[in-house]
Amino acid sequence: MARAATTSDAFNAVAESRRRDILNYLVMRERSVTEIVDAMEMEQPSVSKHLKVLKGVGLVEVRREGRQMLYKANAIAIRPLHDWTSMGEICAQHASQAQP
Amino acid sequence: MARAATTSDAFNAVAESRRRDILNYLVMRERSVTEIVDAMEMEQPSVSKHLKVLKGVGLVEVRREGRQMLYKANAIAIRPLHDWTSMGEICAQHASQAQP
DNA sequence: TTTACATATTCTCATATGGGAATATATTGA
DNA sequence: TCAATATATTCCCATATGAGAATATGTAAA
Repeated sequence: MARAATTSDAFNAVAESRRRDILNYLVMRERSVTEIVDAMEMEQPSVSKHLKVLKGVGLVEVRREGRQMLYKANAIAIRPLHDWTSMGEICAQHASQAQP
Repeated sequence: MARAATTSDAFNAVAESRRRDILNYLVMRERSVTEIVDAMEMEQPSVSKHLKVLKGVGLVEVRREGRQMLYKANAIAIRPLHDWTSMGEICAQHASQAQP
């Protein structure tokens, strides 16, 4: 069974530039896999696998509509990363506790 | 020769929880490698390699003092990551408009 | 010098992951 | 039921990386 997604998993997910591209593409509105494949220049299996990673850490959500799977970005899941990277701005204050 | 560090490199660097631990530890003040090794529970070679990665993307700075190398976090380098993850806040506003 | 200390690098091993081709699954329509 | 479409999964290959042991390099002290 899949263990719960950690902050490391989320950082790993966005560490891939292709996945950041996909996320950016999904911020405005939901898109089918085919739309994503056409927008990015990748094969469909690669896109599906990236989407699986993003979904695994909750960075995207998906619903089925007929034969299509419609993906969209899930903003809330980016919060922990945004918060952690705030460390730099408040560097004199307490550093947040490390998370596995 | 090393190519310029990219945003992906920076995300990759902080994707490792050990490196986030180290960064947190270096936010307060500079530390020697030995101090880091004692604080984290890792072997010295591993710490040195993590420091090399962090240094490669500019997330830490280092100066020599006698036999010791003193590392400290470089807050500025976290900015690109913080900025990128701000995408989430924009999307979150959309989400909260959609469902108050 | 010689010795001890502090850190970096090299080596090997195991594992993780991306890409793409081929294939499987699911849904719709004829 | 069969064919077409949309997506997911599996397989293989190449590459990247972390851990730790052993070793190398650099610096200070005796």
